[in-house]
Amino acid sequence: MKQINIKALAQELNLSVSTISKALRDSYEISEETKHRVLEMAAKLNYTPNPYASSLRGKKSKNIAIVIPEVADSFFSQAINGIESVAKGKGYHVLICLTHENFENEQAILKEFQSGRVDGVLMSVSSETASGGHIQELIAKEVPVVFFDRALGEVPATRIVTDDFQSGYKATMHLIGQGCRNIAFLGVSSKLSISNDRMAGYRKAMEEKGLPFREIYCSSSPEENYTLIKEMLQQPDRPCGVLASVEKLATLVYQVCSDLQLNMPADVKLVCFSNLGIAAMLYPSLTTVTQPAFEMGKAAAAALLKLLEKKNTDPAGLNMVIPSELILRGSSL
Amino acid sequence: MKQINIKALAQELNLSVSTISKALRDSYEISEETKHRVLEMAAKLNYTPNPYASSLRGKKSKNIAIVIPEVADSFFSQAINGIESVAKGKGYHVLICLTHENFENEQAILKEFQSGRVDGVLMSVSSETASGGHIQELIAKEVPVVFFDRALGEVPATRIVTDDFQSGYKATMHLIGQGCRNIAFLGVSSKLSISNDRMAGYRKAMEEKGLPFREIYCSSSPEENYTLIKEMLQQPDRPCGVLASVEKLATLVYQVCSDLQLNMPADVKLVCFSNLGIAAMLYPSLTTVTQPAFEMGKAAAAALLKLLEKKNTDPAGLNMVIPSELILRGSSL
DNA sequence: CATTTTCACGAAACCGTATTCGTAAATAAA
DNA sequence: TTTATTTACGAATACGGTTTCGTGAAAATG
Repeated sequence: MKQINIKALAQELNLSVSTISKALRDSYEISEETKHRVLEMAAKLNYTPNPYASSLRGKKSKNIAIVIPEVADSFFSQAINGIESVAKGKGYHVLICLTHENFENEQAILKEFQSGRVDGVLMSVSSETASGGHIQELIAKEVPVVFFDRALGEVPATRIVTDDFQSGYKATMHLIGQGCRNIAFLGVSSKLSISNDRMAGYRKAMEEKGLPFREIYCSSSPEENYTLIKEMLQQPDRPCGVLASVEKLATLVYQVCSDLQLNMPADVKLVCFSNLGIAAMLYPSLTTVTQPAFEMGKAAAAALLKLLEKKNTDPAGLNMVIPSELILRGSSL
Repeated sequence: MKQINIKALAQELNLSVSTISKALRDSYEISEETKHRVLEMAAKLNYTPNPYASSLRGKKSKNIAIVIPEVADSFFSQAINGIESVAKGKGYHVLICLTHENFENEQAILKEFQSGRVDGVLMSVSSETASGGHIQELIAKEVPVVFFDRALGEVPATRIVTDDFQSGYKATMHLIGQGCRNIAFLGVSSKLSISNDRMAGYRKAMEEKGLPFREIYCSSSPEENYTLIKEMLQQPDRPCGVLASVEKLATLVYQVCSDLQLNMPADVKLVCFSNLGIAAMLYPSLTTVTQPAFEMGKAAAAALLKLLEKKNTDPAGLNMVIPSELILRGSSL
């Protein structure tokens, strides 16, 4: 890289390096005229400041990280857009880091962040994440963390979530209202907040109606999950209603039903937590609990930036619960 | 951040800063015993090197960027995974930057990269991108660029693409074979390589059969596109076959057909370039030209890393065309 | 007119790491 | 034993900005 730097600008203008730096940062110490000359020359020479130099000196990187399990999920891809929209407005760059639902990956990523690579972190924990030591360590190094969607109970950080419990309850009640008595809940992991909260809502509804629980934990392997769901739907007392806690599992239910020649919604009714835009075009169209993904992303980013601006803010004070919406479609009617 | 740095390690071990640095980088100048002691102490004190200092000094950031229009697209989200899998293996970090199909955004992002923030760039140009000055400028600063999927003809950079022309031809031939004579092509932009190549394939097929072209350029606004498609399908001579060049447009066709009470595939047959995992579960299931997204990502990343390792490689020599697959499903049968 | 204040700028230190160069001690070669 | 070489390390400088501190000149104040 043939990089134009401040020194080059200084020479060109017969000014000192410090004057250039101050002019570029709009310091009051520099006259308007000089500032103007500097800006003009910078534009002319196509000067771009070296972010590493300034981060090194300034101890601020103007980078924030999004740590999520994957991007191939409608919730996350929408949330990313929300986050980006506010980060960009405040001059922050966004790093997207993928854990692939793997705890070791998540640990390694956060460990890296201890170096000061990012000023703050937005995260949705992996389904394998059971303890928060790695997160606590990061917070101890004064890198603020904000959870969105998937939070970890033990860690005292800001959390922007949706009303998982109520949504789980409402969705289950809907299935019961449709005549289902045997309803299965497909969870992701016994460690995962969203899975547990949604399941708690499911349980409450089932309890109120005196119906038995039927809970299945899926893994992060689609093949295993396919088998799991297939076995479930092959049993003589197969459930007539299924509440899937994440998008990927719903897709598998469609597949299994097709392979087993089961009819949705006649044989099996399905409701899923999902933000799929094409839910309405599936066959049958998919009843979803649709989360405010974009808004949650915006809120999470806004909270993080607030923490970055004023150190002494109470993280819990920024907590937020944004409600989801149950959208009835063919798969459960 | 209370950061442990090399100086702290040096003090702790009664060694000089330079010795520590060399030991950490496994220099031949340092004895095995000392290296061992240093590594041990580094682990004990939880040392994480400051990436900014190292990038500033070393002129290498170990970062590569992915510049794409959006993440909420199955092709891109899969390609990201492919890229990440090879980058991670070589110790590179991945920055994902979104243009939202906007040329100004793309320009601003690349301009930023002139500062040395990343060592190289993988990109799929926005649909608005008509000229490549901003890309050329970056390459002139010795930041290698590799196109994947959407390339810009005028820029002499490595390109990893799929066989858009043949795929367009095959897809069109399939529709013709199904009895369609009035077939519309839904393009994205007259500037976009993939759109044009796919259209060229369409044209060749139509020409061969003596059928008239019918080409519609969509914008990046879903609302506008909805109207455009609706108008097309409301006309008395509405097409009985549609070839959509990107995923988003196919979704709209489903919507319009539903709103106009048109039956797929009886009234309208649809083929789309898409990597949607749930294409098979749509109603009707969607015939797709499925691209090797993951492989293209891997190939693109591998090419970029090769360019980063040996400066004197000929970019064009790394070009690659990976074929797509036409998967027949209900929407066109 | 003398003194204080403001203005506009420059010199130099600093951020944490990498690398070049120099060197004392240990070892090998003559 | 003398000289040449290797080994293992430290001092110093550089990377490109930012910031603190100092200062001469101009402007304001008394």
